[in-house]
Amino acid sequence: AAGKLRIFKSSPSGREQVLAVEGPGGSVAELPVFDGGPYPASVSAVEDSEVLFISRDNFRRFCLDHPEVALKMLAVVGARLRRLVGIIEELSFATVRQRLVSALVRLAQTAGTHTDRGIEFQLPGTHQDLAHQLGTVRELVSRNLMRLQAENLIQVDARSIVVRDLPGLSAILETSS
Amino acid sequence: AAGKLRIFKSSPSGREQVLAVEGPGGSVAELPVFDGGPYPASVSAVEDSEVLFISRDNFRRFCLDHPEVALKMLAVVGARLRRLVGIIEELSFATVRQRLVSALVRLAQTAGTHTDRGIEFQLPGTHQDLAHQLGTVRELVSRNLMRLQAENLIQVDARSIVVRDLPGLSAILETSS
DNA sequence: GCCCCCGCGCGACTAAAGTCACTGCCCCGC
DNA sequence: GCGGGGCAGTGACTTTAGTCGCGCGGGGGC
Repeated sequence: AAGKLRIFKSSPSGREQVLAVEGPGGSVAELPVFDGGPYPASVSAVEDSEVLFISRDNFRRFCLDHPEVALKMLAVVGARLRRLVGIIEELSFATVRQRLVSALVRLAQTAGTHTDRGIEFQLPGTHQDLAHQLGTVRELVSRNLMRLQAENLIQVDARSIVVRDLPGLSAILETSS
Repeated sequence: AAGKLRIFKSSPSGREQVLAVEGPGGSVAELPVFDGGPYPASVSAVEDSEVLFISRDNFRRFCLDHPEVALKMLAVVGARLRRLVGIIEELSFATVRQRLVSALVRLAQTAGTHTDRGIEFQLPGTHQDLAHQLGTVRELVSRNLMRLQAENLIQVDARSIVVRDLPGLSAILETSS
């Protein structure tokens, strides 16, 4: 209903991989409702949040009474499937550098404001958070940001990023090796 | 209805990542039916197969008439979600060696027969195929199989594998680094 | 105002992954 | 029997990822 939740998997050695971030209108922990199995991942609140609980029985009854809701639900989990496939694609085919660039481009497009120096936006969290989303470690995020800056593609100032050369950035996503 | 299909993502540079293998009773290409979007991945036949087609309209109508089918469908895509999360977990946290061992253990448990020398089974395809499932390349599969043999954990003979030390294998999955 | 903690930059290193090139083998068609 | 193609083993190498340790600096708590 309000706030922001982070769905993630964590490894015994303390690494984390973010699977999704859900805001108002999103849903978490639906899987056990669908198939009665265990929770596939963990959830934590990024901000103070307010969540609504629907029991397995109530949900199923409601779906049987209002079949169009079930169809809608299929579309919702379908979207989640797509995102997971995207994550898998990035993890198996893209380098950390490319994943980082991909995240930056996405941020620039969604949260960026055009200025005279380029597209400007703020990183949504610490480097550590970003590393978790990309499935890597803090140092690599830091290093790669510096490298991109050295290449004059972006300009970093604490958590604010200015994209100076969006086409140049996007080009990195194409390079096969 | 019959045969075996492979759902996978392929990269421009020729690498592949298998997302799922579906047999009789399974389904492929449901996502566009749910949300009207594009296909998230590719499918190819591993064996000669026979598939049934259900149109978007027919499926939706059928779900509205038989809401319990929609719920069943939710459970099916739920299972797929679980598998994808599992793949993501392995890709971000496990080494190639661990992923390989994990696959071997799974095969031993599902397709293995107990003999005096250990649990014996056949690899379902070429090393290349296995590499695609693990999200890596042929050479690493080959090398790691050899290494496991050198460590006396398994015995490799062409495509037949004998697991000599299942606990020893499983132990590899626990090591954090 | 002081201190402390956290986030970040960075260098040096290790280890894992992937690439390239080559060899040999086995099976199949002819 | 001969030749060719696909699959597997392997060595040498490069690149990328991840680890460890340290120093710096800013902001918040006291």
